[in-house]
Amino acid sequence: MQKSLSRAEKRQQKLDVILRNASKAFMERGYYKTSLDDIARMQNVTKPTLYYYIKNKEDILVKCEEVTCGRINEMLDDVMAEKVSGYDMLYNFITRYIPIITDDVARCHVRHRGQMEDPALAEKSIQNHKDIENRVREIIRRGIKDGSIRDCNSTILAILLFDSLNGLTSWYKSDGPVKEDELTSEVLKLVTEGVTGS
Amino acid sequence: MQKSLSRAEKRQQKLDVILRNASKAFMERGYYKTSLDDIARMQNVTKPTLYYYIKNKEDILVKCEEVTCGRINEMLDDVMAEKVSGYDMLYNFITRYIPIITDDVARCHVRHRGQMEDPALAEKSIQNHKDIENRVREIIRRGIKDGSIRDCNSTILAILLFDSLNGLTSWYKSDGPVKEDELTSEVLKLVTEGVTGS
DNA sequence: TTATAACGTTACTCGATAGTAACATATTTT
DNA sequence: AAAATATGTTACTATCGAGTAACGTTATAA
Repeated sequence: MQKSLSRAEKRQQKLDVILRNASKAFMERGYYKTSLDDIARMQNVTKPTLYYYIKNKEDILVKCEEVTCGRINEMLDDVMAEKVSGYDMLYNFITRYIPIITDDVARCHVRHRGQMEDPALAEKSIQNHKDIENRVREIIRRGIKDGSIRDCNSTILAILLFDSLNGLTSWYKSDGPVKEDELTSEVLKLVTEGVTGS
Repeated sequence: MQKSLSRAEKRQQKLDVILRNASKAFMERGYYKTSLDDIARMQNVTKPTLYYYIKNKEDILVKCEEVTCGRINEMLDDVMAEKVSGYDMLYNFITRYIPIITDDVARCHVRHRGQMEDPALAEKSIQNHKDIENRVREIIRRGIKDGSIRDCNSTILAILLFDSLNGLTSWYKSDGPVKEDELTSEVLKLVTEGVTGS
């Protein structure tokens, strides 16, 4: 039991707990139906304590977004650095995107993306997502160029892909009947081959 | 200028206008950021007047759902009555689902489905959607049986399909750069053939 | 023409909750 | 040990908005 975590580390850990608990509550009851008192109670603290870690209620959404987009972009850096076909890149992206997006904080971010009341924050949030979408479009374009992906409208494909993947967040439960492996492989098969029968 | 609309007709028309205006506002600003005063103002009436047409704020969501699910189910009755392959049925469903779902009232329903505060209403809303999803799964199963659709997990496919289609509601604008025809054909090609290149 | 129901208004109540002020305690650092 | 800072509390303010009461006014029907 080492207690020798620095203050900054403990602080960070507590913030993480707040984000996780808040995300969970927002996903179950919705942002507006969840009060800061509710969230505080989940940590066994009182509401003003939260303000030591967050600027205001909206800031929780902003921080969930920072964490999630950070993870996705790191993953994309990694995936796009490999010297493989566009199709393989897309395949790797999907495979690695699913476990990232089925986390509570990520689900919370997806559900509330671009919905901040402060217009500047909302704008930034939308831009964050567009940036990620653009990177995926770049993958698709490479695939079309090298012939590994069918010639299609990369914008529409990217959007449809994100819609299905992000849609997972509203129904997929890691403890539910569908296993993550099966889910990933069904998604990949659908994206790859479509539905057409033999 | 015939003024001879029955009371019931005029009443229905006014309700429709309320639903359209409310849906639009809910989609732009969100449900909780839109007050009943805001909605009333859009009709040039005052808040209490709304209560002549709706039971309460939530009832707007319920009524949007009734209208939309009604339309979808009628369409499904129609599509499923035809004597064609499962694949063709799915194709027809998608083609006809897109124009239905890109209407403001339908978009409002999709975005708020299952989010009523009254648990009984929320439950019913979720059930309504499950019923529709089950009918589409039935189409998919028929397609798998007759060989026109690849053998796959019909549940996951139905969900992924609805995710992409319903996802349209959050970005597709009928006056935007993407034409409905192009959208429909890209969606169909993706669902049919997947992304794989030649 | 009068009675009744439909439709609308103004002016209020009442609860919820985000955010804050002021104060208490623990923990580091000097 | 004393000073400074981090972390927490209780008790409050202030606002917003859903829903309602009470009261006109218009249109239909007897």
